[in-house]
Amino acid sequence: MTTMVDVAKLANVSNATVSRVFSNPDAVSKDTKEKVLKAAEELNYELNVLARNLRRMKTEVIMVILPDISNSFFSKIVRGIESVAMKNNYKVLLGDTKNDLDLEKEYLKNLDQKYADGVISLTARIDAELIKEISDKFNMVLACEYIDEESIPTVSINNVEGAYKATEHLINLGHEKIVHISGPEDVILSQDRIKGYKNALNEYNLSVDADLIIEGDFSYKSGYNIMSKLIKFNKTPTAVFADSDQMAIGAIKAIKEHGLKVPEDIAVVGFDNIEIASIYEPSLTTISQPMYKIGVKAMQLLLDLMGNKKIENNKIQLESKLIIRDSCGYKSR
Amino acid sequence: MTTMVDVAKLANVSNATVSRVFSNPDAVSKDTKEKVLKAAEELNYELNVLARNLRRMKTEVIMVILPDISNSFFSKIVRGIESVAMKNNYKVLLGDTKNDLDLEKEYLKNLDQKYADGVISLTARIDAELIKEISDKFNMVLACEYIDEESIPTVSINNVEGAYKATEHLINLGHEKIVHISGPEDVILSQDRIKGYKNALNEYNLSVDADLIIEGDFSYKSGYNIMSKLIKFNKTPTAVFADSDQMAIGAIKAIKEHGLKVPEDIAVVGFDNIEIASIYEPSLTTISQPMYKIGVKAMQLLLDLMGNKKIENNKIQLESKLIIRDSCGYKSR
DNA sequence: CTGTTAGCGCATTCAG
DNA sequence: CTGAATGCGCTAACAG
Repeated sequence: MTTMVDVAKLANVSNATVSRVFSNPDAVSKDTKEKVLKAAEELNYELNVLARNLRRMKTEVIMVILPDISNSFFSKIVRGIESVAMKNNYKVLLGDTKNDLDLEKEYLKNLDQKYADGVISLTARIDAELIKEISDKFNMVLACEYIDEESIPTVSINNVEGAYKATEHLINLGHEKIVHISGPEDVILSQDRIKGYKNALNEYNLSVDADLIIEGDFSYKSGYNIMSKLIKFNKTPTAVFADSDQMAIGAIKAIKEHGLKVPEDIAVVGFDNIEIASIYEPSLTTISQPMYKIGVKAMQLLLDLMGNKKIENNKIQLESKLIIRDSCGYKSR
Repeated sequence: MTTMVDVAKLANVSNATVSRVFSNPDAVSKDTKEKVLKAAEELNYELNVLARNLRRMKTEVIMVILPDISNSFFSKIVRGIESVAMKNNYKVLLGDTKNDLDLEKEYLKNLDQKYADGVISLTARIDAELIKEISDKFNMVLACEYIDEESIPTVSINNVEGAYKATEHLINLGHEKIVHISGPEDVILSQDRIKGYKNALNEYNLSVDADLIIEGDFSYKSGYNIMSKLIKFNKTPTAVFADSDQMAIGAIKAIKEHGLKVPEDIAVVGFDNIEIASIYEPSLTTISQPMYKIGVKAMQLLLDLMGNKKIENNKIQLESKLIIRDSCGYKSR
């Protein structure tokens, strides 16, 4: 293995100079720089990141913790994160929790070992205390999911508003019995969406029926199961608002299997606008989240945090949008 | 920051002993171990991975290079990799090339900097020379995609066989004019599948028409475009075999838009068996690849490689399977 | 602009 | 089983 010392010898300069050429080239004269670069080239020298990391006490690595990398909602966000990270010379370490709270905790706790300079978590289901504690001593930003804590930088959409828009859309289409298949209740985002759903009903003078709010887990399967049960027990609504496109599609599948039609018999709205939403048939009316942009913003926030920049606004809310497709039908005039 | 020295002082032992407690605990007596652990606990000591890495000249990190993390085919593989990596105390660094060859090259070349102990590449589109060169001096395994090179450990399915099965299925259903929407030609896997496709036709005494083999890029959109053109120019086949589920679904979308039906007018077979294949309507007949398992095997191979174990078989082929669903119809009897 | 020097925190010889 | 000593390869004062 060739080191800086070797290069320094060959180039007839000190190792400090070689170091400068690679970490602060502007501080070296053009001539010496060339000399050094030539020597490095000749020796096939490559900077040893390990040594640099120890010396600088940083890794140029950030970690992303998420519930499931094979879920396209999250992987799209990761893409946004990665693209910004790369431009800023950061590498991205993956922490897939497989929806396991213990794993989530483990990933977060191990951060002390300094294998990453910062973390972006797309899940925040372990106790808020612990999350707060970690964010106090470590550069951390939350994205998508969040907790009720002033101090932690967070990127998300306004979920109350998003759910409001979805519900309102169904109301405007003439629906009064609207089932809301929600996300897990221990996630604040689900609570916010329930709020938005209720707000819309209230606004339009429709009664809120607690039985119509049913807890799912975002998965295709839970949407399917919940809808199947509703139909089986003769509680078929005229409309469904699901907290994820996957649950919405699961619900549609169940509806179809029972010989009913979407949107003619039951209208369905999803959430997220993942790729399949536009491809599925019927194409899915949904609330779109700017996944890629969430990733980008989260990484930028983390970059600021790690650079000790002042963060003027640590709660970034991005726009969600109602995307109207075929799964709800259209207003008759 | 508390270091080993601090712990050593508090525990009244040498720092070497503290080090042993964390890296080779069996070499320390039970009593001292307890003493050290207690002191560490008291000081909230956390091992500094940076320093360990430099000293050991390894990172306990592996890198995964892939064309697109938001493509569920790849992210499923990553999940397999990650789960094995984690069990073995390796962390996973992500290298998303965005299908950009320059990025692929850059990721691969930078590996010299020692920020990872090994690499699994799910893409191998840059020149084979360079890949070979890198694999010579670095622990590397290829998965899914591969190159024609004896020495590089590779995990994949038998693509010739997979394509054969898909084509044979269509032939058995009575089709004679079968379009093959292939992957990019510079990828060996595409060439292998073309081989399989041709083999099947030959086997059943059907003529091979080069015009029926059309190059796509695995994307939904390319399937859509290719199929649209075929129909528009009156070259509508009775069956399509696409090299990815995404292209298959794109093709189906195009078929439907032209007022034709799947499978009644045109039968379609995909490849991969990604999640949407079973959810889409019509559900997709396809060749399934064991994505998760590919990841697992690839990581195990890399582990062997990094541990300098002898690798008896460096070309692992996993089983692909024909999954029959609705997109081809069923044999009439 | 360049060189000298010190040491980041740990793992590993080698003695004992 | 434990301790003393060394240095991994690099960066960052500091001085010139």
